[in-house]
Parts: sequence; structure tokens; C-alpha cells
Amino acid sequence: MLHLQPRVKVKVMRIGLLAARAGVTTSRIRFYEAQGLLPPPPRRHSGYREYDERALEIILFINRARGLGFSLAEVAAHLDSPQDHRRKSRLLSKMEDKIRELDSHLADLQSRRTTLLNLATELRRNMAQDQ
Amino acid sequence: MLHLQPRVKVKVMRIGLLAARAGVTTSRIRFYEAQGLLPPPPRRHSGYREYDERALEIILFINRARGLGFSLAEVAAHLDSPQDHRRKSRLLSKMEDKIRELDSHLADLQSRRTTLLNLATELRRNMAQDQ
DNA sequence: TTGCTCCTCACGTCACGTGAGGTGGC
DNA sequence: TTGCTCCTCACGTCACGTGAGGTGGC
Repeated sequence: MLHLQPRVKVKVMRIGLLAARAGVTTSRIRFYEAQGLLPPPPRRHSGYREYDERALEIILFINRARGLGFSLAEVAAHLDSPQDHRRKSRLLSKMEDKIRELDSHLADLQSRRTTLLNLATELRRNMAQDQ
Repeated sequence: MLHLQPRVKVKVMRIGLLAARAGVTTSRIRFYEAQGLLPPPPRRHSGYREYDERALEIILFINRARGLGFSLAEVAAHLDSPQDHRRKSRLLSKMEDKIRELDSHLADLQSRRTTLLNLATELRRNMAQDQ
């Protein structure tokens, strides 16, 4: 054994593997970096980005939050906020806001649906008379 | 009576009045024209657009359709379609498509809502334990 | 002359996807 | 050498809103 491995061996990966593991495109990852959501990773001499597991966790977090309807700006604000005990209470109030937003959006879609159904019914009757 | 009025007297209006009556901005009206949704009206020598009542009806139609969730491209396709008896049946099937879209969107938002509620409950419990 | 309306660009928004044109690495 | 991966711009998407800079009309 001529070589000692460093004590902390960090597995690294290039952007393509990270993207595949996170289920996103590489361009999306570069976009998140450009927007400040993902810290710029170290580069190889070739310029290739070199990621570790934390990058994967951040992307998965963003994915979840986006899936719940948070904007990237909202996600960024949360990622930037200090990790103290007030973080949770801020997060909770954001979630409550989001639920209220969803409720009004749902009501809106429901009323559209009703209107469309009524119009469709009217139109069908109308067409039957044309016969 | 030296002057005979033309048989068909058409009331005209400038873009500002049209916008106010339709409840939209003037820039939106110019945009609809640029997109081909609204036919380009005649101009005064000054270049000002001169609209009649049909323009108002078209804009109100667009407003309604947009309010129901149709995209401008969908509205444009409908406005361009020939005015025959098949128009109604095409419109009906578009409306049925749109209702199905709404249903899946509604289901999506409902499940987000449920997830958010669960997360919020969990977070509250979690915070209570921190005390 | 004032001030309101109108005109035409051109850019910004949101969250990326999709090239174009070029290079590293097995 | 091939071909896959990676790189950096730059532009397109959707439906407009918002200036900038200039002019008509009462």
C-alpha cells in the first residue's frame, strides 16, 4: 500500500450523473447555479463541474418545493435564510400562505369548470335544434 | 339640410375609449392586433387607430375565452375558423377537452394541498417538541 | 402653452429548453 | 478517430406591462 486515501473520501460526480440522479436536465442545474440556488461547485482543469452529494440534496429539495407550488424566488429565500429556530416558523407561515393561495386558485378553477359545463350543455341543445 | 349623412353611420372610437369599455389596457389591444387576433383598424391621418363596435365584441369574446382558460392561440384558431355549422361542434369538443384539462389540474392542486397540510401539521408537532 | 392621448419600438417577466459552436476524455 | 460529455452564450416560450422618446388635438 503505497498510497493513503484521504481520511474523508468525497464521492464526486459530473453534471450529467447528478442530473440523472435528480431527474432533471443539465441545463436546469446550470440555471439553478446562475440563479444562486445552487452554490457553484469546484471545477476540473477542463472546466467540468464537480459535484458532491449535497448538491443532489439541494436539487431534490428544490424539486419538492416546486412540486408544492413554491416559486424559485421563494425557494431561494428559504435556502438563504439562517438555520435558526425561527426558520421553521417562517416556513410554516409560508406553507399556510400557500394553502390559502391554493384554495383561491381551486375555487377559481371550479367556477370555470361550472361555466364551461353550462356552456357545453347549452351548445349541445343549440346544435340539436339545428337538426 | 345641405348634407346627407351616410346611410350607415358607424360610431368610431379611439383605442383609449375602446380599452376602457372592454376593461383592458391599450397595450393589450395593440398586442392582440400584432398577434392577429384583432383585425388592424383604419387609421386617421395622424396614425390614430379608429375602432367600431365589432372590435369591442371581439375583445370581449377574447376576455371570456381567456377567463375560461383558453390560450390566445386557441382563441385565434377559433376566430380564424370558417363560420359553418361544423364550427359549433369543433367548439364543443374544445370545451370538453378543456374540462378534462381542468379536472386533472384540479386533482393536482388537491393533492398538493393535502401534502402541504400534512407537512404543516408535522412541522407544528415538530416545533412543539422543540419547546 | 399645457396636458392628455396616441404612436412605435424595445426590454422585462418566469423557469427553463434548445440550439450553435466549440472542446475534454475514454 | 469516433462519439459521448461537457462548456458558454444567446434566443425562444406566454401574454402581456412598462418605459423611452416622440407627436396629435382640444
